[in-house]
Amino acid sequence: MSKNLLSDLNSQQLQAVQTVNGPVLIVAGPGSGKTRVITKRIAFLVDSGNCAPSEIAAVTFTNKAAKEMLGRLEDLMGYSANLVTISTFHSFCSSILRRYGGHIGINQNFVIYDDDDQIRAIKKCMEEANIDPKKFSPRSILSAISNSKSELRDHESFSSIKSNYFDEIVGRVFERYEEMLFANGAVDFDDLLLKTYLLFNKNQEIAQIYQHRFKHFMVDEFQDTNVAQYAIAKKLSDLSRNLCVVGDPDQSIYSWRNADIRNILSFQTDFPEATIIALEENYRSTQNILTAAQNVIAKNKERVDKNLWTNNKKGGLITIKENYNEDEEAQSVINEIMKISESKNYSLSDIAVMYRVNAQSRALEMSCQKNGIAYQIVGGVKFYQRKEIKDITSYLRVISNPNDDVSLARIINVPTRSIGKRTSSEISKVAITNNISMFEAIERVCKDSHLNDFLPSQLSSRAVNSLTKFVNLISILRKDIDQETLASTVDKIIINTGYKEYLAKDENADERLENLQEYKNSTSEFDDLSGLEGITAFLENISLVSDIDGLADLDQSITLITLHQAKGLEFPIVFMVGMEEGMLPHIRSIESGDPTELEEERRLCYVGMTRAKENLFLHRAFRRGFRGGSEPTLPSRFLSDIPTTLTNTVGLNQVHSTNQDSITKRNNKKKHPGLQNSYDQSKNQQSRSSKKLPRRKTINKIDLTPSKEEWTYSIGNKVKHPTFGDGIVISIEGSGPDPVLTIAFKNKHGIKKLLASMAKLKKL
DNA sequence: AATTAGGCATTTTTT
DNA sequence: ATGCCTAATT
Repeated sequence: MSKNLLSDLNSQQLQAVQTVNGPVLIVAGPGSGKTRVITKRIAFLVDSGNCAPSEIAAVTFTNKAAKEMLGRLEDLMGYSANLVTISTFHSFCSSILRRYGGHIGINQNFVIYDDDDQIRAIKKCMEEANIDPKKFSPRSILSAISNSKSELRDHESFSSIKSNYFDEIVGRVFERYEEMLFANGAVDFDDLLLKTYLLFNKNQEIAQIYQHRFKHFMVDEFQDTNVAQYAIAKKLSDLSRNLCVVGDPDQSIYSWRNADIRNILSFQTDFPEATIIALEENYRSTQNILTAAQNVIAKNKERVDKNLWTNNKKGGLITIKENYNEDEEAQSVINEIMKISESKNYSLSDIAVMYRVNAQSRALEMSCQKNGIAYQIVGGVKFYQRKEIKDITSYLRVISNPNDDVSLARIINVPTRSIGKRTSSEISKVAITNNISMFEAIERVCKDSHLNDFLPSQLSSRAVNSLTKFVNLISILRKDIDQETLASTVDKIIINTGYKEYLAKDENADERLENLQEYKNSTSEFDDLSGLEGITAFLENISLVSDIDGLADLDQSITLITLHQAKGLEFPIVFMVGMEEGMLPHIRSIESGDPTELEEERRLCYVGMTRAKENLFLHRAFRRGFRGGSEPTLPSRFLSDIPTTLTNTVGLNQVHSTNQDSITKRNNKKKHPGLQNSYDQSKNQQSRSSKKLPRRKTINKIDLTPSKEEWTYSIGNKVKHPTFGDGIVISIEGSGPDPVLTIAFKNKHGIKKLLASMAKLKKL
């Protein structure tokens, strides 16, 4: 056995690597060398003759994590690393269903519906079941269905539980939805897990194939698995009992996606003989950063305390930076980054800016562009979710399976070919009454139109004409797919459908065409597969690929990323922006009134902070853009949980602080009656910070705008509002600096009451 | 059928 | 502010 395999491990890591018999739970704090332990454990299993590489399976959360794991395993054991099954839970299950799904009636060439497809399908089901989408949002119904599936309950067991009216409705849609998926040869994300589980339970012999094949099963990010995933993992290790799970309850941030933190507890009950190992030495962060993060997470009630420590140096102070609004926040981040970059100690790829919601990236992107800083953005509008990409993908799906109604409905009139809503709903009706797919319905209508067998009187001959053309189009596209590469099939689609001309009308035509080019390029790795096979493989690939997987290690660009996506990554320098109440913790978790949701926000904050190796910057803004307008904010409660000895607060000049005080008071009364406590803390912190600060005159954009005191209004003033246009002040309520103005606007906007400080009014 | 205007909800995070 | 959907208009 190679000596260096075990030489650089601490005693806990060593134990984790060498405990290879029986169930193991590894609680791995951030930066504790988790990946190293997993890969070395695999290498050790092989090295010590415990099993062959092909008898080991390790599942991760993202493809990126899987790829990285494979890479590091290759470093340890060379080519044989490729014999280890390393993949995400979803693609692992997908390949099982591809092979054995037939046993439970799953089409071998099933497509995987993404979120968008699911919503479309749900809407269609609701339509058919006569359920008003205004009364019940398709989103919430889908989420109920997804919930149910994640807990291993199919529509039958869902319906069998007597419940409230909403569940009644969900049950009806659920049943129809399942039929639709089946008829379309499709499964959704949750099905990949649920059906795999059902397959194993119905067909023990298939379960046994995998139970025998995998002597060792490892699950990474165990805190983020759902009930279905855990059940599958348990099933697979029924025989071997060699289930090793690695996770950190403090980094559980996906409960909204049905991840169930109780899996960790279940594991301990299900496997009472399990060895439990805690990895507590942090190799990643400076002492200051680790201590700060520890102080934040320590406030959670529902947790077991850990004893994290590090031998790293103390490091610099954590910078808390206050800014006026999100634009200045972004600019101050970029300024700092330019300073860092000039120092030459770091490259741009060492730097990440993290935020709670994707929308926050916009201000950052703009600042990057303005200052010529290259950036890499993860997420946002996801590549495979862009309209042009989804359109062409839907064509591919229809080519490979014309019975996929959801995909067909998407492209039947894109580009427009005179098949309107009316015509498609007639087709839909024909399809339902005859229990056939929409495509079959179209074919029959066209073929038999002269016989009048299937032609509903409502369908004009013109409509039939258009439909005939559509059927011909599809058959042209389907022809010869076995002889051509995927890229040429895509080309054929773009040309024959007139998609290019259709795009030309779009204002982002160039960008969209580029996207299609990129899409085409991405097909090349499937070139050696023929026709249908290639399409199926390609479609599966794009369904299971996430944006973070494409995150490259580009040397010349910073990374913009959400806190969720940042899990598992690390950067020498981390900026967290939007450290405000309502942003982090997110308003939804505050308003839900559910303390566990706030605890999850805290964990999210913890995850973000512990991504940083050397320097951590926490930015907040006094005002935050919200639905067009801009609203005052309170500092995040998490900021006040960091000991001030670890931080250096950089505030704004006095003008802004005063501004903020009055804003804060009003805001506190108005919007956050339940937050007295954190408000007090934040106020203390703020007065502390403003005392420390020298009064400095900075000339910036904000100082140029008149202060509120100068904005006195009287009746008859003419004003201009950015959206309502010109108007006249007709009454003023309340005295003092911030009255409520009643303004009569021109045109149809009429009379509005506006708070002087909030409305972006210009005096004329 | 296609285009346009106006009304409405929306925004967490993603395999 | 933006985007999606519906209703009204061409």
